[in-house]
Amino acid sequence: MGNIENTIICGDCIEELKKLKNESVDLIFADPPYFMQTEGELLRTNGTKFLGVEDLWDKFDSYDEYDNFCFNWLKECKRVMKKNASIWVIGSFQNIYRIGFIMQNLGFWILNDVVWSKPNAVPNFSGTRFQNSHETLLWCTKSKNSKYTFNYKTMKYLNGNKQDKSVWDISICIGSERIKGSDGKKVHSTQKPEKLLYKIILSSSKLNDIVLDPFFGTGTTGAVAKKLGRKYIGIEKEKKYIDVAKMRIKKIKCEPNEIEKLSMEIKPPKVGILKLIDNNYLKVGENLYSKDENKICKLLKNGYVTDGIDELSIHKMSAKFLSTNNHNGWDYFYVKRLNKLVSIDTFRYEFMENSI
Amino acid sequence: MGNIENTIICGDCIEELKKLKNESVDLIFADPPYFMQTEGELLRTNGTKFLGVEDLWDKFDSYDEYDNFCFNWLKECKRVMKKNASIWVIGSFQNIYRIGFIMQNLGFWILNDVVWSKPNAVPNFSGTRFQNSHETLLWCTKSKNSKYTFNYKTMKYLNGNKQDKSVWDISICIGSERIKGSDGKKVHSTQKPEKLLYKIILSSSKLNDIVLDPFFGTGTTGAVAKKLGRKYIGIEKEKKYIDVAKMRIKKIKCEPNEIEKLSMEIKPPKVGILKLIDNNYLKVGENLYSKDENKICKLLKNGYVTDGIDELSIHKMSAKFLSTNNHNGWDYFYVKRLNKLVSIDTFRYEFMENSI
DNA sequence: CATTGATATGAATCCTACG
DNA sequence: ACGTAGGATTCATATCAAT
Repeated sequence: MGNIENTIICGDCIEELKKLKNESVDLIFADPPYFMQTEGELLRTNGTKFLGVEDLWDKFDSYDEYDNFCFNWLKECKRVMKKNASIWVIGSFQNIYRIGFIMQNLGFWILNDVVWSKPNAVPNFSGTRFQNSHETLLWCTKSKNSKYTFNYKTMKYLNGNKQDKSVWDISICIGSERIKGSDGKKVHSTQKPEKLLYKIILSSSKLNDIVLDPFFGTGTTGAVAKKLGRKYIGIEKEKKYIDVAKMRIKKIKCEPNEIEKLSMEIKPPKVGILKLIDNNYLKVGENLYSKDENKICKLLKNGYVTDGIDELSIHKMSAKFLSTNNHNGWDYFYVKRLNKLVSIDTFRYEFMENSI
Repeated sequence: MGNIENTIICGDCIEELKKLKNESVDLIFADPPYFMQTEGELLRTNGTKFLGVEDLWDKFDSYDEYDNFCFNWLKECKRVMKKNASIWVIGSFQNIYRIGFIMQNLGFWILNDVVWSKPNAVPNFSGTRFQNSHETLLWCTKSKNSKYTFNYKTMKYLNGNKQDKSVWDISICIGSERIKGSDGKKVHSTQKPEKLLYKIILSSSKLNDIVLDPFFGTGTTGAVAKKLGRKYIGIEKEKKYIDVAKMRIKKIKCEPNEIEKLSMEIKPPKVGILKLIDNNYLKVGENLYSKDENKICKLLKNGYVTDGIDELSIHKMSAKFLSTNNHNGWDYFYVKRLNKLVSIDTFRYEFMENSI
């Protein structure tokens, strides 16, 4: 039995999760019921009724019942996650403390809790609390020592070249993005904005990765996954949502740009100093210079360098010159070619290109 | 045995909480240990050591031990809270899901989870996650149906006359506000900014209320409480923090301004229509007008009004005129005096002033 | 067509004092 | 405790009608 990629499975979340293979998905996004516990009706200040979440799927009898439900779907999620997969779960104050507690107990390791701050959240009509203007996302690995995908440079680039933060300002899903039925009413009461899924999938998955959403709804996860060249598996109980999701995803084209293909995440080639000496890119006995030529050291045949006192790796020597603990020697040292300074780092790329 | 106000108690949090009276405090702010589980040293990229939370009081053996600790101090907090008191607890992703789960299980009712978003948070030096740029506060009552203090208008006024939100942008405690020892190092590793406590105490307490902080540290809660004309009780295990806190609070002056005294929260005088008729502010049989004089109704001797069809309260009649469910009739209706329109609401204030 | 104004609506634990 | 009457309360954005 194998998972079928790019499909939507109609059925109970826990039952269908159980049918998926062990360690078969790279990323999970889960948007479970929040168990809002609202009673009666809420009126706007003009007297009209606010249409919140009144769906049956959000009703539970008690915290115990809700906890038990969450324990079970989270346990199955953990089972189907590949060793180095990660999982995102979204919730609000009504349920996120249940979720977080259970996830930690199951051994999930929280990498970040991310705040989705909504500039256009529903106000508090009666002036009795602070406006609830955010939701919370938990981003976790299977366990404490799991590796995981994080496209740091991509996220930094998209955040104006500043390290991206745990607080995200994203508008709620309204306007033409919000899917409406023939009656003009929203099809799903809690459709998530594509921008939110975009950040999630782009930051924590690779091209062609498999993204699972056990509460698929109208398929925002599938739509964004397809657009970004990732594969999706969705589980959804209600056929009316699946019909809409299928139509929606069909229209989406898979056309990731270079950034979305993670061109910024390509690591420098792993080529050692000795390899460059063997292939005549560097010569034993020649001088390595700092960019301002104020610091000089000599290349030894074992790949180390000496300043006349210490014999160190290029990294430790550059750190010594900079009076710090650690530094990347590849970025620091230059050699002279035709009387011009050339970064030793360029030779790593030249070697790789010539050896293809 | 009575609680002593404006004191700092030196001792174990749970033991000292147990000595406090039932239902004796109006507000609690708690900043418990975070259970950071840092192993080894975290180094900045330049090799200098990053001073994080490594103090002894932050070490626990397991979630179980931490959960048990939190259950016990939270249970005591609930006991000492007055019926309509509220409690704020701050934490980060390492511990807030333990706290929230336990609080819900203890019957606390979450009013808001508030995000303290830090524009100048410590960056993620290793570029392996999103920068953790926020902490989370849980604001709760003792139980679902508890009343509580929320100075809505004051917070709205201070937020540019917009309803205040659950996401607060506040800088971390640095510069002259950060208390340093004679060695120039910070005295407490997690000193909270006064602006954070200002919002907490001002939004959810009244003048002269008693504010309890069971993890008093260097006394930010006490300092802000005193400044705002509230009383404080602090519990702190470490004498070195208490010494600093005492010095600090001694220098603070109690001088709340009008806003901080909650002048904006004063409710309009409760004077009924019949009282105004009895005292000749309004006359039975006279007309009440909407501001544009397009709607008219007649005042009856039972305090109700009639538009010739229905006999309703001023509130229901104004709502009928506005085609809505509810409206405040005091703001809607005017009478004619010397051929000018006068709001009937002004008579309530006049009556109150004349009867003092 | 551009601008202005009215209306609709979004994951919501949404009143309170008095009899 | 519980029911009832009094009366206090909304932000950002999209859409559509009117000018």
